[in-house]
Amino acid sequence: MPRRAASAEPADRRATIRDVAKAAGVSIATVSRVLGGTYPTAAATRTRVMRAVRDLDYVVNSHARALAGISTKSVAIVVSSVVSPFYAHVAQAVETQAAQEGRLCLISTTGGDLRRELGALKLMLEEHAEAVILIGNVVDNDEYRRRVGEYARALAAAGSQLVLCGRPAPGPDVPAIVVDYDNTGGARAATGHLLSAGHRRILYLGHKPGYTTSEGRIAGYREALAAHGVPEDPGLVLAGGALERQEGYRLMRERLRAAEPDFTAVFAANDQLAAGGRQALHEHGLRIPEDISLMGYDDLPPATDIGLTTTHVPHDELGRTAVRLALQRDRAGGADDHVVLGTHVVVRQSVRPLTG
Amino acid sequence: MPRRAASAEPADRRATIRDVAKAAGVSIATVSRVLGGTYPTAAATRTRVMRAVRDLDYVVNSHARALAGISTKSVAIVVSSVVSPFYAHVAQAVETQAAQEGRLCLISTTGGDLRRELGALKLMLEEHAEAVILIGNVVDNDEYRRRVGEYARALAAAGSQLVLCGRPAPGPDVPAIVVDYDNTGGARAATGHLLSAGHRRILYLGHKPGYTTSEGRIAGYREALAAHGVPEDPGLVLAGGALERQEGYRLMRERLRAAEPDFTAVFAANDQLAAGGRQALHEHGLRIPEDISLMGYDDLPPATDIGLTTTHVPHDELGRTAVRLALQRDRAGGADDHVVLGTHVVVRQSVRPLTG
DNA sequence: GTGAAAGCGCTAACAG
DNA sequence: CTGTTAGCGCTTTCAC
Repeated sequence: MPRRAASAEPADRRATIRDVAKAAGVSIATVSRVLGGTYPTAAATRTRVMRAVRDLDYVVNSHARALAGISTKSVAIVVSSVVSPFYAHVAQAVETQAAQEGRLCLISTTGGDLRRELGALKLMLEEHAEAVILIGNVVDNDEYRRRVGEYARALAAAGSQLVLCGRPAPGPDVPAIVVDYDNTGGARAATGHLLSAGHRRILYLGHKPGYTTSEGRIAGYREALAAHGVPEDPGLVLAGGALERQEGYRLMRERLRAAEPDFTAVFAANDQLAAGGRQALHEHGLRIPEDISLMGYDDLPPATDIGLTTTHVPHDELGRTAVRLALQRDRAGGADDHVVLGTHVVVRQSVRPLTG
Repeated sequence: MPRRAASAEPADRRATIRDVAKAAGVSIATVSRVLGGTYPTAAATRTRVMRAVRDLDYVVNSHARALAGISTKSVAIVVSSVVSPFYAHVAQAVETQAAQEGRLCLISTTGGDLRRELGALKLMLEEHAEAVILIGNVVDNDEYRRRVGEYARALAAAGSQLVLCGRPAPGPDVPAIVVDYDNTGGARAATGHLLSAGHRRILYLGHKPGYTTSEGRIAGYREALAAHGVPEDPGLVLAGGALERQEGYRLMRERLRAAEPDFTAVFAANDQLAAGGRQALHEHGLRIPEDISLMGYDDLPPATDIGLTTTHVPHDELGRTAVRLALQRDRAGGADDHVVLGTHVVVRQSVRPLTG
């Protein structure tokens, strides 16, 4: 008798527990018990059942199992894109931690579209995801808070947990966990690093107004300037629409076209922008760090490649912590509902002291 | 009457269709029909039901729905890591295409561990994933073919479809779809590009023996040399253990330590290796492309940053095609079970003609 | 040890 | 147009 599996054609119907029971000459309850392994069964029966399982290529139906109360736990992650190194790193950490805790990882990307975000949330809710982790940069306004409040409550009502990762907390009464990192502190330290090297005219490359990470980072920049008694020159802030390499290149090129540099250092809102800005500087004949010092933010792949001094963001810890906190249900009422992880400057070769 | 959602505490139990029916004063069938929208219902009833749905924060249970026959379709993707740009790009494309076709995307990373791969497969099988897409570089041997054959048959028996993306076909009788790209052709073209520029001593950086993409790429390198009548010097092949930046750096540094370069160009097995090799060359005082020409493979983020001439791999198309073929069930028996996508050289600034 | 039977939440005939 | 009812595949009492 050939195994069904030996046929290359798709089976018309998946084998069910009943098929196994029939093939093994036992009841379905016995099959369930053998498979569950949580109940004493006679060795002979067990053997017969396992043989039937193999013969029929039987695999439990997780939906049926879920309905009966034993669900495959899963953690969902909603992100605008996995191509972005930032999200990829956090997503990887989430997946790894979830797997370690025996959970499946559902993923959905939104491309930054709010409708798709909502759709993803709804889907994850239907799928009974134990936790839904929302990652990334957003505009923090009333609309956002209202929307996230809705998500959080809907999830809570369904026994699930919303986690905001690198996003602002929507308000005190919203049942969400927040795992964030210190954008402002990191930017303050980064800017401080440049200031300590003697730089006073520091171009801020790639501010994206309204977005929380951007606002947090530029706030740190401003704080550092203020702390060093350096007046802020609004002309030194280059606002852009995207936090990407291309944008950094474009902004810097336009700036250099308009006038010779009136700055000695550049602080880019992230490493990708720094990489783009760097290229424009090079094309303009400016060397880094000899002519211009450059700092990035994130400490992601492009940084090592271009020897970029930058600020390390704990992507891995961000993802792992998000999962850990979400699954640790016995949290004593909000004790650690809001975690902020630290960042630190990573010195490479793109900054040098200003001499003269 | 406050909405249940207004409470920050998790509900003891999710609202079911029965709760909604009771609240709306109708039968569960009516609720189902209103929600399904596939059946005529009185406007007044619809309003009452929808109100109850909102009041109770009701969300259908996709497991129950799946059991009853209407399943949320999903596509699973199994990959060793999403941090690797190659996988991230393909994964992104898979997710996007899946979402476009109304499917949820399950993701599992294995870290290259075969046990985790098997576990992931089993899980996806239990979850009734419509298709399981396996991505990436592997060793092609009997063990691999046996294993993948098992996967494919188990999935087929469950009415699911195995797709191998950038992996070799395991054999003729295995019910799997293969979506691959032309490693050898791309490497032949890349090497040809260097040869046409007059280079004869071309270092191959980062060969990982046994792995299919590596073997495919080095085969193209050899073919191109042969076609140009250049004898292959085994001493010009640097074998490594990882296809990563660090490894490229390490290999190149050791090579340069041992002896001054006896090559005029470098062909790296991928862009990351190229980026690492480039750094080692720079540290040794060698300029690119003035002193040494450099080619990569993949055309992924590091390539633009470092102006790398490389070979473009259609990651996006790879992922989209994988999903499309998997879902297109009416394939006429293997007509397009094996697709090979093309690659092409992308010229940037890291190669220059050899003069003198 | 094992079997029979009652659900889990939902959809889809089948009656009204 | 709406209600009743029979499963979907599984786990888990409750009997034997």
